[in-house]
Amino acid sequence: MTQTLPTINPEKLEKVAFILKTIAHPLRIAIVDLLSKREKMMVNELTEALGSEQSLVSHHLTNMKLKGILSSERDGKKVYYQLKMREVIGVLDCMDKCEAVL
Amino acid sequence: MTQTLPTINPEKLEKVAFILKTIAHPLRIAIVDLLSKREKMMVNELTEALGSEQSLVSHHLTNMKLKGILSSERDGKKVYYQLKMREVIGVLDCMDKCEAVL
DNA sequence: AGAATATATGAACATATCTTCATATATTTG
DNA sequence: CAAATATATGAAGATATGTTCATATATTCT
Repeated sequence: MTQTLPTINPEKLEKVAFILKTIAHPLRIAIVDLLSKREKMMVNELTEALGSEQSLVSHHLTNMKLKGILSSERDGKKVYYQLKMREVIGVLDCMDKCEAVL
Repeated sequence: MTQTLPTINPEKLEKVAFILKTIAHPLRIAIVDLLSKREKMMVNELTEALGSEQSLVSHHLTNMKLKGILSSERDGKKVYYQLKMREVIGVLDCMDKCEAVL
């Protein structure tokens, strides 16, 4: 009798893992963290806040946009990015509240 | 007045991100999932349960062991692996319970 | 239109990660 | 000890990911 215990929901795990794998990079975590606080930020602000290069930040923004995590909106010369996938904040919040870690 | 909202604890985020980045791979998620149910499993069992190749599974097990996620114990010819880092189960559980996703 | 500003893009490279394959090691059993 | 079984390992190749650099595009301003 090898009964299967009620286990972690694989689909949900996939989703969360996708989100986290996508943002699991120091720069991207920082970006998401900033955007979880500020709603909208232009590339320039992000670049300065992160102390990174414009091009690099832009690449990461583009990637996260492609994966549906972020969205962007142009305002004149400036482009504002924001969190599109609401779940991301939620997931980060869940992790933050997670008793399991420290 | 640009006040900083109480935000996600960066250290904790790092930890969780480390854990999840480490296991964020279909095969490894499956391994961790199995080991969260069964306490101990030998390589062979895992290999069969996963429908993967012995060598590949072994590589992943070795990696996760190196990173402190798993531990192993030899019993004759067999080697049993188990979850060493308790937090992993906790983190997966947190993700599972996370309201933010689905 | 030309200069200045803000952002995007693509190629090249560096690095990391995954997978396979062939083979090594360890343990038990005949 | 030889054969069988279980697992590990290392090299090579495949793929993915991150970074830099030079340059393109878009917009505004003069």
